[in-house]
Parts: sequence; structure tokens; C-alpha cells
Amino acid sequence: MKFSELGLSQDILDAIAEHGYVEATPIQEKTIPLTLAGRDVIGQAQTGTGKTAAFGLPILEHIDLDNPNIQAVVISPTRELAIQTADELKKLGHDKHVNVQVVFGGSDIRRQIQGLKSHPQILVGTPGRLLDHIKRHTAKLGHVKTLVLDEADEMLNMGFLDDIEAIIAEVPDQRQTLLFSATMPPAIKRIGVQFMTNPEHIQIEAKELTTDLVEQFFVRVRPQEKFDALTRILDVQGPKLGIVFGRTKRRVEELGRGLEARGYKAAGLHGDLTQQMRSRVLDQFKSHEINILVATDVAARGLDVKDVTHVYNYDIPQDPESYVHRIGRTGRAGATGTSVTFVLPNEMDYLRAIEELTKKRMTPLQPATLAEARMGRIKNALGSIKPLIEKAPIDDMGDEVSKLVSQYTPEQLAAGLLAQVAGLDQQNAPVEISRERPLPRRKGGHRNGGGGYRGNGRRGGGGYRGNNRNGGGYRGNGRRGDRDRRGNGERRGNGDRRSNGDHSNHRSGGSSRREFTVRNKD
DNA sequence: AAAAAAC
Repeated sequence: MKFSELGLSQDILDAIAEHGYVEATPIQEKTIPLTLAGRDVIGQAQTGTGKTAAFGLPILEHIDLDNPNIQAVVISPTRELAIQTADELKKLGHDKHVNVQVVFGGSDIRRQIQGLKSHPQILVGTPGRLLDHIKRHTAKLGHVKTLVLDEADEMLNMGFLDDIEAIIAEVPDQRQTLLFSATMPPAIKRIGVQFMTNPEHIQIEAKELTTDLVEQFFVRVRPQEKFDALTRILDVQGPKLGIVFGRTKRRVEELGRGLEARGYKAAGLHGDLTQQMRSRVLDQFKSHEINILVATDVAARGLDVKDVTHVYNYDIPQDPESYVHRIGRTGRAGATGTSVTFVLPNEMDYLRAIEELTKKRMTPLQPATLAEARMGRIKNALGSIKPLIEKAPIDDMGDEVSKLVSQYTPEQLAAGLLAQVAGLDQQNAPVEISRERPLPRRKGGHRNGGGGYRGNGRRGGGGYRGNNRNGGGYRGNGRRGDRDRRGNGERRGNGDRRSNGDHSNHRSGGSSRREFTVRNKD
């Protein structure tokens, strides 16, 4: 159906056309007429099918420019999503001259207060900062006509619910309430309807919860193989843009550093970073300055980055809903994508539970072989080799070039160039996956507790070193066990110092870029 | 149980 058939006014239709939209998606087609008519709506549809415009267009339609009050509030679970949603509403409301403001934590509140003084008709925000503005009386919600919970099941979850209730207490009882998400567990829906009046639940009948546009794989790995398995798959698949999801902020931090140390253009994104850093990393990803974004579930929901080709669940998501949202970062707006979920042997049952929710089987994928990883690197390198050759400053190279030409065959020269560009003769070349690799210890670190380094797969843990070619240096792990059994504090200290010293020296002497570890201790 | 979200 065309947008022009949905009862929207010309200003809005013009903005839609400028935005490049022509046909309404099913969720837009079904919910826009209801929302325009003032009904409360629960809108549920697959990720990447235009839910923001689905609630945004009727809101913009209803905005009264002569009314100086905030008329609509949209609440988002993350700052990045709030920014993105506000940006989209600004674009769609541009022709109508609608004033949209956004408020979220971690950024200068004075500037937000200035923005709020400009009489926005629409306010988008994250819960904490929104409440802050309410308490400061810098945001007055007494005239709100429409309240939207974006990613509604997340907003109604414990952890957010108190804030949401506090915000709802500030908006009029007589209002329109809209809940939008790709997932809506029944228990959460029951909480949501308590805040609604005679809601209509529009659920787009898709056979599966996830889109067919995403090809879904899983890889069975042991904890100590995870990191190398990831790098090999990255080498083979050569994602244009890929998101790697980790379970905790710490793991994301270390995995990001680890990939970077191995030569990937990667960076971590998680809630312990400053907002400035969060924005910077996301911008780098959007501009392809980096092509691997390593993230916690802060990036699981709603983020709409063009050209995300791959999603990697380095750690299997905490709940099946999270899986749906994570892989929904790819395969958006008609594009195709690939997802790979890493599954530990004891997580196989849980994988099946995810498949029950998505109603879709994942395809088993063998971890790539060393040869495949090398070949993948070479193929990826081919893409960047042409400009390298054509832009080579041959005139500045004296007779060195002709010397090489007389010395080597064209095949040898090309192979050398390819190996260099592919990084195959570098320290970050693909390596044999070590099944015997002991888990690393924190550099110069002390251990708290003791607990087995091995066999706590339940924590999903395992430490990962990029390499252990000459694994001899790691006999210390076994020693540690002995030491602990002795329970001798003095010797323990001594042993720590010795083994850490050994390892750092060893590593920095050899392959310093492999120094990172991914710990399993939280 | 983790992450997110205010200072």
C-alpha cells in the first residue's frame, strides 16, 4: 500500500517521499490508521520493518504547531536509540516545521535545558534523564497527548519499570499510549496493557519472528577455541560491517582490544564508556573507519546502521528475545545478512530454546580451517590491492623496482604483495587453533577467589589468547593448581610474580600483539 | 544474571 492511501497530510507525505519511502510496510499499513484514529496500539513486527515511522508519522500528523507544549513523548532504552529516533522524527517532521528535542544521560544537561526552552512538540529520551528534567521542571509533560514506549518489552522489564511508571504518572490519564517492539512476551504485555485503554494488538503475521533475509548459523566451540574460531570466521566471511556481541562489558572491552591487537579494525561499545566515546565508536562504525563493532546488548536493539552484513553472537544471548533483536541489526530494509552464534557444548539445549522462539533452525557451521582462513584473507586483500598498485609512487623508487623485476618472476612479486596486504606474513596471520591452550591469567594481576580456570563453562567463560604457538611458556597454569592445593600464600605470591614475569617477557619479545586476554572472571 | 538508565 502507498503512504498516500493512509490518510496522512501533504506535509508529511512530502517528507516521506524525501526520505525515499514509497510503499508502507505491513506494520505501518496496519497501525497508522488506528493510531491516526486515536487508538492505543501495541505494534509488533520484525526488526528493520519501519516501526519508528509507524508510530512517528501519526504523531507528526497530530502535532498542533500552535500548541507550545510537549505533545508527544517517546521513551527509548538506550541513548543511541533515542538519538536515532529523534533524528528520524526530525527528518519526517521537517517540512511541517515540527520541533523535536532529545534528552539522555551522559551529556551536558544545560544544553538540553536550552533545547527544552525552545518549545518542542515532541520529546524523545531515555528514562533517567527524562525524569531528571521532570524533577527540575525543565520538561513539563502535563499536556502530552501521545506516549510511546519504543522497544516496549524492554522498557517494561524490571530495571526500567519503576522509571517508566514514574514518567507515566507525569502524563495525563487521558492520552494515547503506543507500545512498539519486535518481541512482546505475554507476561510483559500484561504489564503494558495496564497502562493502556482498550489497546489493539497488531502483530504482523510473519511465519518466523526473525526475517528470512538473515541467514542464521551456529558454531559449536569449546571456550578456549572461541577467539580463534571468531577470527577465522571473520577472515573467511570478510564482513563489510559486522557486530560482535559479548555478554559483559568486560568481555566486550577485552574482545575489542584483542581483535584490534590482531589487526582487525575493531572497537568496543558498552555502557561503561563515556558518552563521548560511545558516540565516537558508533560514528567510526557508521563511516566504515572500523568494520567490526564489539558490543554489549547496548547495541542489540533498534540501532539502524546501513550495510551491517554480519552479526556474531560471540556469547549466546541471555534470553531468546535478545537473540531476535541482535540478529535484527542486519537484514534491514530488504537487505540480506548473516548471523553466526557461538555455542558452547553445554549451551546446545539453550540454542534449541532460541530456535523455538524464532521458529527457525540455525544451520551448523564448521569452524573454518587454517587454510580457509588464509584463503579468506587473500580474497579480502584483493579488494584493496588495486588502488595500492595504481597509486604506488613508482617514480620515487629509483632503480629498486627494476632490480626486483629482474630478480623475481611476476608470480613471486604478486604473491609477496598479496601476502603482505593479507597480513599473512605478519604477526596477525591466522594461527592453528590450540585445543590445549591453557587459560591466560591477568597480566600482573592478582586473582580473587581461586575457582577453577577450567570447566566453569556455565559462566560461558574461558580465557582466550590469540595464540600460543610455543605453548611451553604456559606450563605455569598447571603449577598454579599445585600451588593452590598447597594453599601457601607466600609461595602463591612468588609463583604469580614469576609466571607473570615470564609470560609478559616472552610475549613482548615474540608476538606482542597477542598479549590480550579475554578473562572469564567478572 | 547482565545490561541499560541520572547526577
